[in-house]
Amino acid sequence: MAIIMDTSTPFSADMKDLPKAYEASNIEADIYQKWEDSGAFNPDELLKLDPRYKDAEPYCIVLPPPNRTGNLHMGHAKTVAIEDILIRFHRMLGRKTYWVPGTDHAAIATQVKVEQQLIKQGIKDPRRELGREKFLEKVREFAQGSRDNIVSQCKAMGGSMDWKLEKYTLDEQRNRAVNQMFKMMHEDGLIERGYRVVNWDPRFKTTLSDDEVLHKETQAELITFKYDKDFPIAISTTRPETKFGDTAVAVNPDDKRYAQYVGQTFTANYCGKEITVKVVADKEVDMNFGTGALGVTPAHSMIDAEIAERHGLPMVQVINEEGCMKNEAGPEFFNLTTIEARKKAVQMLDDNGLVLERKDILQNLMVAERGGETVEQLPMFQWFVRVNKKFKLRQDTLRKWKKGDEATLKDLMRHSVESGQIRILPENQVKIYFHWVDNLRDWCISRQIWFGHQIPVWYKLQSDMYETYERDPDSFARTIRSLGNSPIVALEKPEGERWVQHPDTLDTWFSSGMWTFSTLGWPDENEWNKNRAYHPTDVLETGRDIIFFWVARMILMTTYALGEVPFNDAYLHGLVLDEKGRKMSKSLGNTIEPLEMIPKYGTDAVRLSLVMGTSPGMDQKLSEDKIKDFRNFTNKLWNISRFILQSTSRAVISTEDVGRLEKSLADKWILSKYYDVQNRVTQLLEQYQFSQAGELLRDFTWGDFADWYLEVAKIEKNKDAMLWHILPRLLKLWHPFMPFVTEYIWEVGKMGEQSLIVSEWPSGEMKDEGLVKDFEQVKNLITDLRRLRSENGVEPVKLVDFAVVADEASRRLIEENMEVVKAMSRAQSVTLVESIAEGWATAVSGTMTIGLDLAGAIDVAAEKSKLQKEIDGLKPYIASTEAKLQNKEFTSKAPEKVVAGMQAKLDEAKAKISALEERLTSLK
RNA sequence: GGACGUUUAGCUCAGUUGGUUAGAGCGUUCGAUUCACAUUCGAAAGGUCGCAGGUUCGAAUCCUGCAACGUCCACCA
Repeated sequence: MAIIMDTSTPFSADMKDLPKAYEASNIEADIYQKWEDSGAFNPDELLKLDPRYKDAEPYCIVLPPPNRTGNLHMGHAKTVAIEDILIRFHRMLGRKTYWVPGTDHAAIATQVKVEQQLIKQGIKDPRRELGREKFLEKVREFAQGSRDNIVSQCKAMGGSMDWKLEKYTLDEQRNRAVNQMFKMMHEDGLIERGYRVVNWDPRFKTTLSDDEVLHKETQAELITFKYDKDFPIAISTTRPETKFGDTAVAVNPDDKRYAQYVGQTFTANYCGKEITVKVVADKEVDMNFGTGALGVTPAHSMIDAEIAERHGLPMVQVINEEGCMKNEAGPEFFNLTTIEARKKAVQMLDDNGLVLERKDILQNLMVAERGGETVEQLPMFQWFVRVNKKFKLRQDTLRKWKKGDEATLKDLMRHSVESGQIRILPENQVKIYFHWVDNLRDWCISRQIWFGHQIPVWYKLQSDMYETYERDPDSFARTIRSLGNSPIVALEKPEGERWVQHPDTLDTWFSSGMWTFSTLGWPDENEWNKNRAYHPTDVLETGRDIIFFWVARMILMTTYALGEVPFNDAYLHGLVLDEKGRKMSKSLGNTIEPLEMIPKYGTDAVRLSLVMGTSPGMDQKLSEDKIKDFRNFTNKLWNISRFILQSTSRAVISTEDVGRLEKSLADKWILSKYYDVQNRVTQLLEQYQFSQAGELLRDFTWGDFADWYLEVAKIEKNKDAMLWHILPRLLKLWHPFMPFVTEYIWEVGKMGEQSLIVSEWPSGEMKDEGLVKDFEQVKNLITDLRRLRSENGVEPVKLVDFAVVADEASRRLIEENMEVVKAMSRAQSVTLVESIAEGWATAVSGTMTIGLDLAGAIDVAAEKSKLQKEIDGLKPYIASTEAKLQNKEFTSKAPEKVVAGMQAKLDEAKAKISALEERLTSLK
């Protein structure tokens, strides 16, 4: 038998010194450094560490690039924890793992943050005062600082990604990818410049996509009025200041009240300004709301713009980019803010007796996701990705379309998931995804902020205009926005005079949408070819709150550019909330900071607290207490290992050899349990059931292994081979969850030539259910003996005498395990008898009756009532089970296994009740 | 307005395709400290599985309705 026993204990000197409590903060940085230096994080250097990675199948995850807006919060920590589990698990399974790290410039979020900081520092209008280049310098400086924080925090979390391969959504290579994508989409007619109503943030002077606008419920006044006294129809609005831009009144085609006016055009004097209004019939109008007539303002409402398009109505813009009234609202209103104009208009209408009704309603106000300012809808020239336009595919796509076939971007997004080429987990997110895709409108991708990829479009300027540009780039930016379609445009930077790049930048999601393949080198041929095998990536793991922003747009970009999906699985985890279930936020002051928790409780504890006690896709509540509980477990694992390292000699023993070893019942039991847990954990990890896998492991480690087997080992002795068979394997199973403590123990115990991180995931089987049952019976007996002591107030340390009445099989079992039973129940003697002597306390344990010698100090009345209570508790169960078993419908329809199991339980209960009754009568 | 989710022990949550008397951790109560670990060990108490119907031999689990809470989406001007 090939057991290598090391009796010289070469490291016993170190072992004696192992501290009683595991001190995470002393070792984590060193361990991480060792991993990093070893090359284990790098997919190519893995081959040098172990030949088994040579022709290994790739396994790739891209890290959702954290925004360079500051520090990582618990949500990021959760992302790193889960992805690191996946990566470490697959690395140990022998996959060539590539975890692509990087950060996101997060255009608007970062710029807003820096702008606010500068304002706090006393710079009133930072953009204007600093100018584009100086301002951008400040943003870049901040972004760099954030990046450094992010990297060190990912490392602190134990993330095993290779930072030498770090990418950035705003670096040069990503810029080439962005430009290439823009050019392709432009050529295919999918990107176009158009004059449309967009979401406009008047404070930061930029457009926003639909997803960057939130709806906040607000109190508003709905007023019902007529434009002037001659106008025949009354309408309702909460925004009278926009009504200068009305070009129609829309009514439902079935509305008889207004049928006579449909088709007519009226001129009205609205608050001193002449407006021309046509009455149109449109089925979108709700007859039952307000007066049933809707004032149509095409320039300041996307919905009205759609109505206007259907009826060929003109667009009159009355609010400008500052959020103030334009000349078109008349001289009296010119330059008023919208709020001032609203008040004034209501006043004027009131003065002229035109208001029919005023009432307060709740309304959804559009506000910016970042900054929280009111968002206006304004018409302007912007760039759009057209999601509903058919285009000719550049390659075979999604195993459905051939090169040259026609499809829309929406078709691609839908088919990716519908065909099962992307599996979205948990499944309930699929519906949400489809709903979003089906309702998606053209995506406005141009932003007027400065931090981001500049739109890759160049204009040839006339000399006078070029002078303006040189003198004042900002004013040029405004000019270019108001220009119609500019005459000379290039999609790559031309050589030559007076070519100027478009001053606008791209929506940040345009670049992050390409993250899975731009990070792998696309469109640079060499690098992309080298990394081709990693795409589609295996799994995209991220918070469920960014499915629209990011997940969906990655699907759009990738299927378009490559004809394949960006990832096979999308696993969306829930949000990390505070202990009351509220979102963690700085303003509420309820955040739990990873960087405070890690030094206090250790990274492993933080990781466990983010993974355990959760289920896929569900939000979780986190508290410091929870982290503390897992710190305790970390320490438990440490002490289990410390005990084994200090009290045994190292042994290396294979699964085959341990099978041939001479073993006690407890040995066979723990092996059978271990292998079962090992294989179930493997399966659960493959199914993304991290919590269940972890809990199974914890129950085994703390319960079966520590509380039972190690205690048995102290009694039965000579367990070196057994313990050294199980412990290293157990550390391996734990490694993805708690990499630091496991690697440290592995190292201290010299458990392998290589680090745990690149060790092989354990496999093999060993099952013996019969033996497991036998040991469970012994366990139950011990527990029952302990309970008998405890119930009778006998101190745990006091040695006592027990007696057991048992059948033949149980007697043999007890005799064979007598040492264990005695030691673990703190017994001086355990005697097998025909009946329990008078004056002893008794209880029934399964089919056995057990007795405890109280030296006559037994309270007979209490004993009797205890027995009676137990009998009474059992009776209804027996009655109902008997009834079930007599029911032919049940016995004929239920599976045999269920019926047999029930019968066995019933027999057991009957045996127990007769034992109890016997004891009761003997007490009389 | 639409969609999704949650409701199981005091708290946080498990509960696989319906199947034997519903589980865990924390907390609580009682007891224990030289012998790996008090960041520990032993023992116990605690639940008519949100409510009302239905399907079934059998429901925490499937169906219908209702309620409470939460999240997302949406143009009631």
